[in-house]
Amino acid sequence: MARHRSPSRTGRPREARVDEAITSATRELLAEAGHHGLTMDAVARRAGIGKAAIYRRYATKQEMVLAAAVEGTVPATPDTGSLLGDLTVLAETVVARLSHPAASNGLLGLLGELGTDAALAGRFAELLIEPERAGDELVLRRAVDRGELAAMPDVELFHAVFGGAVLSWIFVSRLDPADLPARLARFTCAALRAER
Amino acid sequence: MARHRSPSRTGRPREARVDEAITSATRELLAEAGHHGLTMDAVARRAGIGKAAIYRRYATKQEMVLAAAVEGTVPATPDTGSLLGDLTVLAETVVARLSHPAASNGLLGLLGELGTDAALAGRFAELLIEPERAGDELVLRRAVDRGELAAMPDVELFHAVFGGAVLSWIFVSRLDPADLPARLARFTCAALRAER
Amino acid sequence: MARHRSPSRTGRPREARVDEAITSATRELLAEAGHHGLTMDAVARRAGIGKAAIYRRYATKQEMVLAAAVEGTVPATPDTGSLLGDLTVLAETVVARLSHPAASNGLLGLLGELGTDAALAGRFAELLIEPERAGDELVLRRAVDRGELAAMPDVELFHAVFGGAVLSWIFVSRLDPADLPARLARFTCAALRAER
Amino acid sequence: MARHRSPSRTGRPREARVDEAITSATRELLAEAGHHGLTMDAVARRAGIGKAAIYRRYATKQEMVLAAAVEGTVPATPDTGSLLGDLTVLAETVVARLSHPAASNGLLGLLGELGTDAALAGRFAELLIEPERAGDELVLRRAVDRGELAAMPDVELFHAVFGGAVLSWIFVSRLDPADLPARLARFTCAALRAER
DNA sequence: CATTAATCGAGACGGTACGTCTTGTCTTGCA
DNA sequence: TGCAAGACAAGACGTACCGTCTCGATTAATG
Repeated sequence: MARHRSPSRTGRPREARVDEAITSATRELLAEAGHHGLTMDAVARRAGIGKAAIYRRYATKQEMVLAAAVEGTVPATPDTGSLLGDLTVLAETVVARLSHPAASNGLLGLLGELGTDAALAGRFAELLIEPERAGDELVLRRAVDRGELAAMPDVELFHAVFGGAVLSWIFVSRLDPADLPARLARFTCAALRAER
Repeated sequence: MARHRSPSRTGRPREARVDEAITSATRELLAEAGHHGLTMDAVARRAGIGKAAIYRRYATKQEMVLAAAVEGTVPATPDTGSLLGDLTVLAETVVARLSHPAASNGLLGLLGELGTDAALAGRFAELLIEPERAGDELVLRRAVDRGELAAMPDVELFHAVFGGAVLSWIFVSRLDPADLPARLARFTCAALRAER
Repeated sequence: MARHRSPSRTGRPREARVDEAITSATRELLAEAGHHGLTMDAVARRAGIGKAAIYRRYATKQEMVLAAAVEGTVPATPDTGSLLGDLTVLAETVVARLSHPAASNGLLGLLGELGTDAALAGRFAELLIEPERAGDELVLRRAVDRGELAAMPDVELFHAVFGGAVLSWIFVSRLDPADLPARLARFTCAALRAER
Repeated sequence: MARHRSPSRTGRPREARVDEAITSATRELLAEAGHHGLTMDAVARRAGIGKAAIYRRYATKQEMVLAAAVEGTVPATPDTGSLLGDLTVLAETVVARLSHPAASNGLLGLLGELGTDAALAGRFAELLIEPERAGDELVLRRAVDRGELAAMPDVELFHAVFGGAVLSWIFVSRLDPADLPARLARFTCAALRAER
């Protein structure tokens, strides 16, 4: 994560303990009290640090949330041997990620700011969208290589459909995501195969 | 829209002019300055009313945004004669709706609060999700009746995929939605037809 | 009391019940909650009337308080046969008046506004100061006629000393006024007699 | 002046500049616009500070006014060599103090709240009444020592008479205080001498 | 070892939004 | 017209939050 100001070489070095405390406190507060309960003072108090220590690392609250709730949350999807299997695992991963209160509250809180903060939107794309898209591409490329798909599908559309469906299911419709992965994987798999 | 306190029968009746002014000012400010620039004082000033007139109608800022940016924005989808046609029109409608700055800024701002405000989530479902789902069901029912689909598909999943894809495309990936309706309609249509 | 707008001759006549209810409610609220708890809405609610009925009678809150807490509270001082006796009775009267919570809270609340509201100051003088001064003059004149005083003293100074002492004793120093009348009467009587 | 929350030992210390700015702005606004024009926002704006800086120091608006308009306004009375001289100077001092618009508007505004706010009344007594009473006692003691008075008079009554007379003259009767000091000193001196 | 420079916790700072309250006016329907 | 009820515009109240700054005390690396 790009820092507000990168640490200088001279003087007292930054304490890793503080980095960790900020991230933990942010996650805890997001999980407990949501976007509304996440104040910089509360983070500092919970982390047992001063506010300056936060702003030395992150220029804004959004950057801090980004680092705590979004950064590094996209794992690689393992090769299960079939497209349907891969998609099921992928869906399970996305569901698991968005089901965690800290991640979801952080993510949704950020979404509302993206529209009026281009810099934030860029960082957001870099940390979340790009890794996700790359993972999706890998999964689809494997299916093509296996011969399950005739041609490389529209990755961007696939990403929007797949991620968007989970987002909508959990946050907009607020339904139980228990059997969503299986259903979504089957639905999407059918669409991909049908594309000539 | 359910009010903060429902107007009593006696005394001076509420002025429709004020309702209208609040809604207009909210939409304008959302469009111009986004979620961040939408302050209650600004709404009151722009609407030429007092803040009490707002709080007499809406218990919270979120309720006000809900009424101004979400309520009554879901139109019926006309029958184009084919599933693909219907889905294209439906996608165009959703895209048009989410492309309007007032609606999108309002909607995204609300999304972040839904996780920790059950009452708001209920109102949100009632005003947005339910009408959308009902419209989706109608479109799919027509396709079944036409014989385009063998059985009634999973409406909930369809709604999540369709709406979620647009949401993700526009707000998460932040891509140009120009040719999204056609691509999304074709993709979804294929999946629905493939379902046994 | 001069009204905000004098009642017109035509139409429905004003109800005396309403006048009485306003005055009573004002006095009760002043006594119970002081100047701070006296709001126009509270008076209207307690009196079981509409706010318009109050503003039809009094142009401002201050006028209402003036009418309820100040007007007509200055009784004549009976002739006890001696200056000391008269002064004692006069002091007892003033103490009694200022000891009533409604009157005192009303009076003190008004005092704070007099400095920046000339119209109110005029009404205040007319309703309270003038009657008091006239009463004082009568008492002193009687003492001159009796031969207790050689010449007519400075009535204005006497009024300020006498009323001000009680005011200061009760509200500024916040002492028990039980034996104030006797002490004040003796002190003032001595001063008046000593004046050559 | 006892603060809302006393400053802690750690952290950034409070700035004296801010204390001074609050007091000055309060005095200026009281003088210019009276009790009614003294709003917390106006004080903050005029002082060039945030409202939080005020509430960090004073729990309520009244406390702030107390500190700005009352605290430390009671000077010692110099020894003129005679009781009449001392009393004249004392009266002049009181008149001068109450003639200043900031002090008078602040003081009168507070008087109205004393009846229903015991804590405020206590602070008021501590900051204004006690110093005044102590000053009065000194003046009277000097007169006894000089032999002008046979015995120590009733200080409490004297204080009520002397201060109350000025209060009543200026604020209740609203008369010109130009020759009040001389008249009041002569009147009170006579009474004190006459006491056996 | 002594100096230097950035770190740390704590909390004050200016600015600003929040949701509530109050004042004096206005607008209903009923009497 | 008067009346009870209550909506209206304006704006102050006291609280909370953000991002910056200032204090005294630490803590490495450098001279």
